Amino acid sequence: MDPRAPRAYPLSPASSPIEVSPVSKPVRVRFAPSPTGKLHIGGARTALFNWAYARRHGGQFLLRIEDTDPERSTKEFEVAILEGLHWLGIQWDEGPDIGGPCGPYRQSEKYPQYREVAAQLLASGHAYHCFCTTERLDALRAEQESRKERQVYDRLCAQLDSAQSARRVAAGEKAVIRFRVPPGETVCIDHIRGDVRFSHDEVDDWVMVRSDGSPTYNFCVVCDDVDMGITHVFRGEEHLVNTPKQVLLYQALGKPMPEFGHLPLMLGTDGKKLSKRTGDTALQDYRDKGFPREAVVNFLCLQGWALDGTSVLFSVEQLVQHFDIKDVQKAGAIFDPEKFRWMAGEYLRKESLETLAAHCAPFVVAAGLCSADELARRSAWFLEVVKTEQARISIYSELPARIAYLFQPDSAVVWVDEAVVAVKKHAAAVQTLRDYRAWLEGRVSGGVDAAALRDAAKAWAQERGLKLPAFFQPVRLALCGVVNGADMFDVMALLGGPAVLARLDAAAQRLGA
RNA sequence: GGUCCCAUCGUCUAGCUCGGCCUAGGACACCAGGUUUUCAUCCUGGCGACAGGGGUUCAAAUCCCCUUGGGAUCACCA
Repeated sequence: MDPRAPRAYPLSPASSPIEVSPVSKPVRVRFAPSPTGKLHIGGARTALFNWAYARRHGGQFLLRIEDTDPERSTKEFEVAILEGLHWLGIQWDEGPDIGGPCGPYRQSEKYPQYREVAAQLLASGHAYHCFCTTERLDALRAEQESRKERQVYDRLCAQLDSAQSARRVAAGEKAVIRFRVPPGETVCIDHIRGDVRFSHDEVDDWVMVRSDGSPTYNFCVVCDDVDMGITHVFRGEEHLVNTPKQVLLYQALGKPMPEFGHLPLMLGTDGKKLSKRTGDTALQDYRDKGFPREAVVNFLCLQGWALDGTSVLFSVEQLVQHFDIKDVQKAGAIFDPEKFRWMAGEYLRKESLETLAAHCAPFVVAAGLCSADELARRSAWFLEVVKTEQARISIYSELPARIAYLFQPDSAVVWVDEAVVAVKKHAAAVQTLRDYRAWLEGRVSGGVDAAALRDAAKAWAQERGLKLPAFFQPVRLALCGVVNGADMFDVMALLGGPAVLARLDAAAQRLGA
C-alpha cells in the first residue's frame, strides 16, 4: 500500500461535514514521543494538534516511539503514553501497536536501516568518523567556555582521510559519526513563525551515530520522517534550533522536506518551560484527579489556539472542523491551574447524572467509603447523591470528602470544629434539636419528601420565632457535621428517616453533655 | 555569553496575514450586588492590557527599525 495514498476516515458527525482544504499532497503527520516518562501535557497538546490537523485536512496521523535512549526508555512508559493518547480520544492510523505500511514504528527496531543510511552518508562525504574522546571534547568545551566562545566541535576529525578512518574503525577503534555541515545558511519554513534563518556557522557538526553504533535523535527523526512520508512536522518550540540540522540532512539525503510548525511552549507559573516543579505535568495526573476528559482536551487546546474570539468551551468536533496550524499562537502560554479547574467544573456540570455517577464511583470506592458492589446495589440512591453535589464539585475526586458523612455511623458523625463553634452560639440549640426531632418523627416514617418537609419545617421554625440559621446550623451539624453543603432536606432524603432521627438524637446528647 | 524565538488585561485569548469597523472583544481570577437555610451553582455590574521609543501613513494594537523584557537552545538526551 502506498503510504501517501489518501484514506477514508469516519470523521465527526455527518451534521457537520468537514471542509478539506486543498493541499498538494495528502497530509501525513505524526506524534513521536520518547518513552522516558509519562505523557506530558505539553506532549498531549502536540499530539492533539497533529491529530486535529490530519483530520481537518483528510490526512493521516501516525504514532512513532522514539526509544533510542536505552538508558531511560521503558516499555512501561510506552504503554502509559499509548493509554494517555487513547484516553484523550486520539486514534492513530499507523503505530507501534497496530502496525502500518511504513514500520517499524519503534526506533529501537530500526537500527539496521539507520546504519545503512549512515554508511551512505559516509560514502557520499556528508558524514565522517570522529575519533575524539570524551575527554578531549570536554577539555575543548571547557576551554571555549573559559574564553567565552561558542561551544562547538572544532572539526579536528573532519579533515581525516575517509579510507584511513574506515580502516581504523574496521580495526576496532571507537568512533562516532558526525554530520559534515557545509558552509552557508539554511532557511526553515515554519507555518507558525514564518521562515527562520540560520547561519551554518552556528550549526555544529553534530553526532549522528554514537560510538556504540546507536543512532541519535536528529538522525533518526529525519530517517523516519522520510521513511514514513511525513509531510508536516508540528512539534514543540524547543525543537526549533534542531531544525537546521535536520533540514541539512534532508538535503544531503536528497529527500523531500516536510513543512514545519513549532508550537509555543506551555509554561509554568514561573514563566519557564512547564516542569514538575510548578505543578502536575503528566496527563495521567489529571485523569487520576478526576478531570473530565473533554475538559482536558478543551483546555489543552486553548493553550496556543482559540476557536474564535469568544468561545472558550468547544468540542473535539469543533476543534477538528476549525483547527489550522496557521492560527496557532507564537507566544508561550502559562498554564493556569485555576482556569483548568473551572473548565473541569463546566464539563462536569453538563454530564448526565448517570455519567457523572459512573465517573465518580471509582473515587468513592477508592476513598474507602463503600464497596463497588454496594454502590451498584444502591445505584438509584447514588444518583441522588451525585445530584446534590453536581454544582459543588469541579472534578470527580472532590466528591468522596463531601459525601463522607453519609457513610458515617449515626452515633458518630464526624464534627468539624467550625460547625460546633457556630452551633454553640445558639443557646437553644439542644432544645431546638429535641423539639424538631419530636416534630419530625411522624413526618418521616413513610419516607422523606424533601419538598414538603422543606416548607413545613420552615413554617415550624418561624412559628417558634427561630431565625433560620438558629435552626439550620444545629441540624446541619447533627446530620452532616460540617458548616455547609447540600440542601438540608435533600440531605434528609439521602439519609432516610431513621438515620435522620438517630442523628438528631445523638447530636442533642453530644451537645447536651 | 552565542544563536534563535516571542511580546494585547495578573492569566488564557480575539483583533495583526489584507492598517480605518478598536473609546481593544470574550474567558478565568478578583471586587460589588442579586437569588438561596449555608456552601456551591446561577444572574447582574465593576476593575483591568496594545512593553518603551522612533519612523511610514490622512490613519497603526495592526507595517518597519531600535531598545527593553521574557523564553528556548547550546550532549555520544530526546
